[in-house]
Amino acid sequence: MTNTYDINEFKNPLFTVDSVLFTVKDDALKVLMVKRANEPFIGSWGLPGGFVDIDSDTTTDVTALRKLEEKTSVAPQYLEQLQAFSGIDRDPRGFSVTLVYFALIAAQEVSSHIETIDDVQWIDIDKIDSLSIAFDHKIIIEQAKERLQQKALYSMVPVYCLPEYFTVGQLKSVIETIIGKTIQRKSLIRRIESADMFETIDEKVKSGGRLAQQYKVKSGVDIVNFERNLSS
Amino acid sequence: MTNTYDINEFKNPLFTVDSVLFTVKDDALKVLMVKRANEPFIGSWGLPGGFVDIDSDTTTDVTALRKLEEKTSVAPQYLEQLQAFSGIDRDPRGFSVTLVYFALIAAQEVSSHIETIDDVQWIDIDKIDSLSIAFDHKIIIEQAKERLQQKALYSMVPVYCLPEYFTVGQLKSVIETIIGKTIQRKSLIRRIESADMFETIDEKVKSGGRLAQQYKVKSGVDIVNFERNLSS
DNA sequence: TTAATATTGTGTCGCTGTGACACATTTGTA
DNA sequence: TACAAATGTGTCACAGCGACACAATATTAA
Repeated sequence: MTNTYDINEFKNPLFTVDSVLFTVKDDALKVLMVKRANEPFIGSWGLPGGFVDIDSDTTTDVTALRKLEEKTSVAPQYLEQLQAFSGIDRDPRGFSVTLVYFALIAAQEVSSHIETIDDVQWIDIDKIDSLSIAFDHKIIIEQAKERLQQKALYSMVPVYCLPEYFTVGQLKSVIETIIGKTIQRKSLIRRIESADMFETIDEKVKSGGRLAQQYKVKSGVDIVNFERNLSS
Repeated sequence: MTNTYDINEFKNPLFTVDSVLFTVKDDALKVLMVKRANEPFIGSWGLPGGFVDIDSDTTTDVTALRKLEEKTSVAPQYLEQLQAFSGIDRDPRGFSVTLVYFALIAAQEVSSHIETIDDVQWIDIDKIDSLSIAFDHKIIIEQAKERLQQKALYSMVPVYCLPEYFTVGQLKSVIETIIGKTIQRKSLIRRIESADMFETIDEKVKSGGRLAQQYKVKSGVDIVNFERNLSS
């Protein structure tokens, strides 16, 4: 006997990594859901995720990205940790912990790939309630949505639901879809100009009316947090 | 062979729960640190925490509370998840994940108990840098501090560093210690009155000058988030 | 060619909440 | 009795968002 720690003294909980990948498509907030191929909850819709591969994943961030890329074939434009969900009851196999990530992507980046597969699908967030969802994923999605809505009020995260080049009108529309309220175009422009996070593109684009100024996110900048929330 | 999932297909990462318990004492922000009695990092200071007891802990919240109570003999007044930290390198025993909680308590609640033990100690947050700290706990503490500072700007969480009854002056002092800046007494009073989160106590208390109004948190209320940050 | 419509972009006023600061109030102390 | 120290109140300025009018520019229909 030594003073080294016995690694098997405690049974480890079941540990998984899941992601809530959002996008805005057809003026609705959507979540990427996967039809489960394994027990438990086989056949139900669940969040994309799985076990850490401790031989190749250097962090759980890598696990989340890997699992998302398996389903979408691309990396999300934004990824951050949401929260861990744990409990003795949430998985029939025993005490389990799932570390949940919260991700954003432009619909165009994945749509072509998704449409060829029928076990991966964008599901309208308002339709989640009426579906049979695996584990506690319904609650998880709800929490992720609330976090996204909060962030949309004081930051520019919603740009990551848009392609590289975007217009004020597109960003306004995405934000409004996320928070479920209309916002003032003027307020959004003020934020875009003060954030020092975007650069203007010379070439303008048609949009049903006057040509629209295009923007892109400056490379290497962090998300700016504003000191006030939008309200309306 | 069946279609049931083989629970041993993947090796599970090492999973622990740690907490960053803050308090404000002697006009300084302090963190509860524990002198490690086991390998690895035996003898170094580390965060209070440990493994989940999957036979008795119903969630990881319970694990965090249990571990904190082992060290302080009381439950913290505020507890929320901070973030999970993971990696192949952060623990010499292999890939590990620690789910970190962020907690607050009034110094008075624990001081008497702490002072009788020499392997548990309040450490000034500014002195952490110059100490030898286990694992990546130095980084974790830094992140927890940043979160606390942010929250102090738009919420009333700092009250959980105070005893049940407190004055505006005490709350002002605690907030200023946390964020490292002075704030306007007037702004704080406006927030206290508009938050509808506190009730006034009839009995006033002496404070070196005029008698001070006492407040307490209304029972059963949630933390209020304001729509603006304090700045100054 | 002209008018109607749609969308983008700008100018401006009001509102709210914070910062700043003066001043009154109340207690302890020299 | 005067002064210091802290609490509590009143008020003005400022920043940023909401609201809205209006100008600018492109498309479409008469």
